[in-house]
Parts: sequence; structure tokens; C-alpha cells
Amino acid sequence: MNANIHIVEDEQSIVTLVEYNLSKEGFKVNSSTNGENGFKAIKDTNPDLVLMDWMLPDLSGVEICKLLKKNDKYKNIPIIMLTAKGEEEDKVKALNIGADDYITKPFSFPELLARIKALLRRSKPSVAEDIISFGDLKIDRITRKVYRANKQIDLGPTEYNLLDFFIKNPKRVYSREQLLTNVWGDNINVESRTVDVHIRRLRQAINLEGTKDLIRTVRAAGYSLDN
Amino acid sequence: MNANIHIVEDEQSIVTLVEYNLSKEGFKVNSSTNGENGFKAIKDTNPDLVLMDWMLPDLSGVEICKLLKKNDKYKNIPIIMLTAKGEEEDKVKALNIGADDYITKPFSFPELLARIKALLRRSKPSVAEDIISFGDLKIDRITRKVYRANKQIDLGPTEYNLLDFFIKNPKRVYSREQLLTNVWGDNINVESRTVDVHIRRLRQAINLEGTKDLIRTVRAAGYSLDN
DNA sequence: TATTTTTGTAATAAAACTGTAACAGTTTTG
DNA sequence: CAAAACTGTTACAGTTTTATTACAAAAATA
Repeated sequence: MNANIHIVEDEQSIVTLVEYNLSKEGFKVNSSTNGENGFKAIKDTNPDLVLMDWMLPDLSGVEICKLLKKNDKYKNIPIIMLTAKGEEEDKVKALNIGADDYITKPFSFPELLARIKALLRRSKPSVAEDIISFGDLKIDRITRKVYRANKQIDLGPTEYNLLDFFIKNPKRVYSREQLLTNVWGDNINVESRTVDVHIRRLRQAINLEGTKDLIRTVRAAGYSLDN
Repeated sequence: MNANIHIVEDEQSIVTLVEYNLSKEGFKVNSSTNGENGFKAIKDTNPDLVLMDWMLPDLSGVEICKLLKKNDKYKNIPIIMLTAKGEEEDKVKALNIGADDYITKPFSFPELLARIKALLRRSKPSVAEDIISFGDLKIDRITRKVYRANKQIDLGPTEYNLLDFFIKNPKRVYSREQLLTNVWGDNINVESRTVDVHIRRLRQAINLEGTKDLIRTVRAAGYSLDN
């Protein structure tokens, strides 16, 4: 599975553990250790799912959840609340404020994974699907193969990730910065111009002689997968 | 989000902080550090929302708020009052004098942002919407595409921004100076006649053969998106 | 470890966009 | 009606942004 997950959690041990395991499953994981940054990062990177601690240093997970669910633009991002308490009433409260699921610490990783997958399948089929298409472009996440007009195409790792990201939100324009955080990951130090080069490599790979460029350049804004 | 926000606040640190964060969110921000200039600037630039300090060197925020709310032309601009005091009675007072919301310092940026967005959604849907139409003209901020009569149109960055600005307040006339500060940004050094040229480019792009010009020239005043 | 693949950057080329000035045309004013 | 004020249009040089290429370093693979 190839989804962007954001974790907002102040206990470093949990972050490390979950981050490690989710990465191994193929997820792209970013994290924040307090509410303020978490909220900002979620809006910036538009993750496919959020794991959030109930209690947080400054802005609580409950607050962030409420804020996100109030906003049309973000309310569809599924949120799983993590909490130390196992009270039934908290669960009710969590669901009331709009959280999509609720899991008590300590939890087993397989349990967490199952819930994540269930939510993603429900809320963002394109993220959970094994095979996604856009026009005559097809990407198979199980075999990690990409096809254009039924012909297989070879892509390097970065180009593959780039395409996988684009295809989840076709036609939407992403800035170089957004692409860097979503495809390369957080706190990585790469020139934004580097995106251009990978865009070129991706174009070279997926475009067919004589057909329209599948990647649209939007001057002063970024790129989008389009046709 | 693409809205023009004006801040009237004498504490430079707050201005800097808020300005920086709002810019990153995509807002276009201008600011004044005293009441006199603030009042003038608000009338001049017609922002989509105003953040105003309760106490100000000369003309107090309370006064400005009252003045604006008394004037039909400006009373619909949402105003958020910033104050150091957290008294409940002040909140009542703020709302009484016409402020639309009230936030006490120190405040967290996410909280401010949430309130700003909530207000904008309520008062100026066209600022918060992803897709806006004016007649058979449509602008999609996600894909950054513009359509006239369902046919896609190519616009350069400046023309796109210009149209995006016009469409938020259709029919309203903007002077060249207003357009410069709102579309180009503050403290930029561009001849006001340059606006003419971009207006021409925009016209050329969006107008259809045989139909009325969508941009109206108002002699000695400026331009408006009209029909 | 040697070989191959992938990656990021910098340099350069190409393309798109911008602002200005000049002049033409139009409307208003005296 | 002539002068003045304002707007429309055009061309173009300069600037900014994007495309392309080559290459060295890093990473993966054999």
C-alpha cells in the first residue's frame, strides 16, 4: 500500500515504532511531535490518513480533529485517534468530534495496520487500490509495474513514486514544494529544481510518440497529471 | 486559499508572525501599524477580511470597527478583533460594536487560521471556494484551469491572478492602484499603466468573438469584471 | 568489490512572461 | 472645435521560469 500518513504524537518511542513499521509496509510517513506543527503539516501535505494522539503538548488532538473536520477541504482525511485511556465514553467522544476510528495504547501493530487499511479502503479507494488507472496509464502496486497503452514501462524508484502520487489526485496542480514533501518526504534536503529533472524523466518514460504530454506544466504553480 | 487580508496591529512581532504564516497559506497580506493608516488602507484596498488590534496608537480598533460597520460599503468586510484582555465582557463589547469574531492574545496560529477560514466561508464563499463561476466564465483553483463557455482558456500567471481577484468581487470597480496592491502585492514597483496591458491580455484571452467584453473600463476609475 | 543503476546538481538552452514606452484612438473639458 | 486627459494597442527588450543535458556522487546489485 502506498499512502501518505501523518502521525501527530509526542511520545517519540511510538512515533519511531509506528513510522518504522508503516514504512516497511510501503507507506510514506511524516510526523509531528506537537499539535501546532501537526496541524500545519497536515494542511500542508494533505496526507491520506492521520494518526493522532488524544493528548498533545499544546493544541490537543481533539482540537485538531475538530478543526479539520470543520473544514470542507480537510474533512475527508480519515483520522485515527490514539489514546492511553480505554474508556468507552472516550470512544464515543472521539467519534463525536469526527474521528473515524479510535485505538487505545498500547496497541499491536497488526491491529493498527488493519484499521488503517480498512479506513483507506473506505475513504480513498485510489490510495488503497492495488491497480489504478488514469486514461491508458496503469499502475500496479503489487507488482510495481507501470503500463502505458498496455505496454510495460520502466520507471526508476523516484519516477514511480512521483507517478503514484500524481495518479492519486489527477489533474490537481502541485507545487514543487508539495511534491518534495509528498514524494521525497519531510525534512529532506533537495533543491526544488530537482523536481524538474524527475518530471522530465517521468515524461520521457510515460509519454508516447505523437500523443499529448500527460504531465502539464503550470507556470508559476507546478505540475499536474493531466490529459 | 486566496484572500486578501489586512492587519492593523502596532506590535511588529505579531504582524511579522501572522503575515508570514498567512502568506504561506496562500493569503495576500497587507498591514498597517496604526489606526489612521489602517482605516485608510482598508477603504483603499477593500480586503476580504480584517484583523485588528483592539488598542491602537491613534484611532483605536474599536473606533475603526464602528466606522466601518456604519458604512454600507465596508460593513460586509469581516473583522476579527485581537486583544490582550480575555474578559468575557470585552467579547460581548466586541461583538456589539460589530466585530465578527474576537480572539485573545496570545493566540495560536491554527486557532486564528480556523477562525479566519470560518469567517471567510460564511461571508465570502467566493474567496474560499475551489471553483468559482461568473456567468459562463469558470475558474478552478485546484487544477488552475479557466473556462469560458465550457472551453478551456490559457492564461499566464498574472492574468490568472488578475481574474481570480476580479471574480471574487464581480462588478466592483478597482483602480489600477488597487489592482496592483491586490494582485501584484504590496511594495512592488510597477507602473500603473502596466495594468492596462494585462487587462488587455486578459480580455484577449477570455472574451469571445461577438460577445460583450467581460471587462468594463470605468474612465478615471479603473476596471471591473462585468457583463 | 566491481558493476550497474539511480540521484541530485549545475550549467546552458529554450520558452514563456513581464513591464515599458511610444503612439493611436477616444472621451471629456474649456 | 481644440486641447487635455485618459485608455487601447503594439512591439520589444529584459527578466523569469522551465527544459534539457551532462556528470559526479551515492546507492543498489551482482
